[in-house]
Amino acid sequence: MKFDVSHKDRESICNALRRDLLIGKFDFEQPIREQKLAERFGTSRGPIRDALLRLTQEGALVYEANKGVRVNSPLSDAERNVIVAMRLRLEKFCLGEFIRDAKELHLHQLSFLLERLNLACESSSLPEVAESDLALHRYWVAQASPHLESLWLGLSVRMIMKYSRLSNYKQVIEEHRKIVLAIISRNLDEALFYLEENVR
Amino acid sequence: MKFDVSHKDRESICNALRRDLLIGKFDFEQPIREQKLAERFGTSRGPIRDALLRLTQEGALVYEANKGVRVNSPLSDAERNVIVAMRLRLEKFCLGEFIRDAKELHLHQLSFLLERLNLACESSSLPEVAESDLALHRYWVAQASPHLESLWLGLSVRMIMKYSRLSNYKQVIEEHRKIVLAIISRNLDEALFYLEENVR
DNA sequence: GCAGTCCAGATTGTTAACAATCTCAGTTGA
DNA sequence: TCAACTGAGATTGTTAACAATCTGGACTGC
Repeated sequence: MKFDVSHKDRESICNALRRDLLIGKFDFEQPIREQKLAERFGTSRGPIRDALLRLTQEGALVYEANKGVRVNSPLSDAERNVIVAMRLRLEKFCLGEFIRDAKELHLHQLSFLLERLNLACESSSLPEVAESDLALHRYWVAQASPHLESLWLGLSVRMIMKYSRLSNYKQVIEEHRKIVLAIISRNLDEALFYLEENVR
Repeated sequence: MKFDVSHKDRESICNALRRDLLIGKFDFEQPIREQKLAERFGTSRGPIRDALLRLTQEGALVYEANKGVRVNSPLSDAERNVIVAMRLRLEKFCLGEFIRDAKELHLHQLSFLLERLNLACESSSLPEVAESDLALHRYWVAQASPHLESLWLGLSVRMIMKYSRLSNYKQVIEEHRKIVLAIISRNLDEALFYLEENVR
C-alpha cells in the first residue's frame, strides 16, 4: 500500500481541490481560474484542467463553454433529500457486503481509520475531520464495490457542500464509533441504523 | 480510416463515444487508445483525453495510471439493482417536479422527442434508438433539476451497458408512449407506475 | 447622455513536441 | 530450460506556445 503525499499528480491535485470545496474555502458561484491553480500546484494547466473536469463531473463545479468552471450553486432542500436517499441506498448495500465478507485485516483497518478521525477531531482541524470522515465511509464502499466508489464520492461531496454540520466534533466521533463497533461485531441491523442516523 | 469531422467539440466527442459504449461497440475490458480516437475525430489528443476522463467519471470507462482507460467490467446483478433503485429514486423526483411545473411548450417538446424515438424504432437503428430513449428521459430530468442531470446520465449509461434490452423496439415505443401520455394528462401516479415498469 | 463599436488584456481551447512509463519480444547466462 | 535482463516501440503524461473567445472599459457619432 502506497500513500501519495506529493501535490504534483492529478489524483492529489483533485483531492486537494475537493477538500477545499468541502470545507467551503470557495464561495458558491465563484469562478475557478486555471492559471492560478497551476501556479499553486507547480504544474502547467493540463493536469489542472483534468482535475477541474473531474470535479465538474462529480457535481462540485459547473462548466460553461469558453468561460471555464465555477463552484456549483447550492442544492435545494428537495434535491439534497434525493441525494441523501441515493447515498444511503448505495452505502447500505455496501455495508451489507462489507460485513458479510470483511476479514480480520479489514476490520483492523476500520479501527485505524476511526482513530485517525478521532485525532483529527481532537486537533479541531476541519479539513482533516472532513477528509477522515469521508475516508472512513469510503473504505467500506471501496471494499464492497469498486464499481460504485466514484459514484458514492460524488454524492457525498455534493451532500456535504450544502450543509457542513461537521462542527460538532464530539458528535462526529460518537456517531462513527457506534457504526464501527456494530460492524466489528457484525451486527448489520445496528450498523445500518447508526449509519442512517449519521448520514441523514 | 473514416473521419468524423462533423463532431469536433468536446461535448460531441463525448456523446459519440458514449453512444458507442451504449450499443456495445467495444468489448468489456477493451483498452481505448487516445491516438486512434484523435485520428477518428480529426483533433489532437487533448480534447480526446477530456472526453475519456469524463466517461471515466460517469463509470463507463476505468482509468489506470500510465496505462490509459479501458471499458469498465460489467456490473454484478446486485450492483445493477442498486443503480436501478437510485436512478428510479432520482427520476421519480424529477418527473414529479416536471409534471407540476411543465408549460405547454415543454409538453409539446415531449411529444417531439417521443416521435423521434418512434422514427428511430421504425428504422431499426440501435444507436438512434438508444440515443432517443435517453434523450426523452433526460429531458424531464434536465428540466426538473440541472443539478442532477449529469448524475442521472452516469447511472443510466451504466445501467444500459449491462443489459441492452433495447432490441424489442415495439415494446420500447409502447412503454414510452404510456409514460408521455400520463405526463401530458398530468397523472403523476400513472406516470410513475409506467416509468418504473420501463426502467426496472 | 447614450447606444454602439472597437480594442487590449485576460482567460479558455487546441496543438505539437517532448518526457516518462509501460509492454513485450529477444537475449543472456547460470 | 528458464528466470532475469535489455532495449526498441508503443502509449500515456506534461509542457509551452499559439489560437479562439470572452470581458470590460474607452471612444465615437448622434
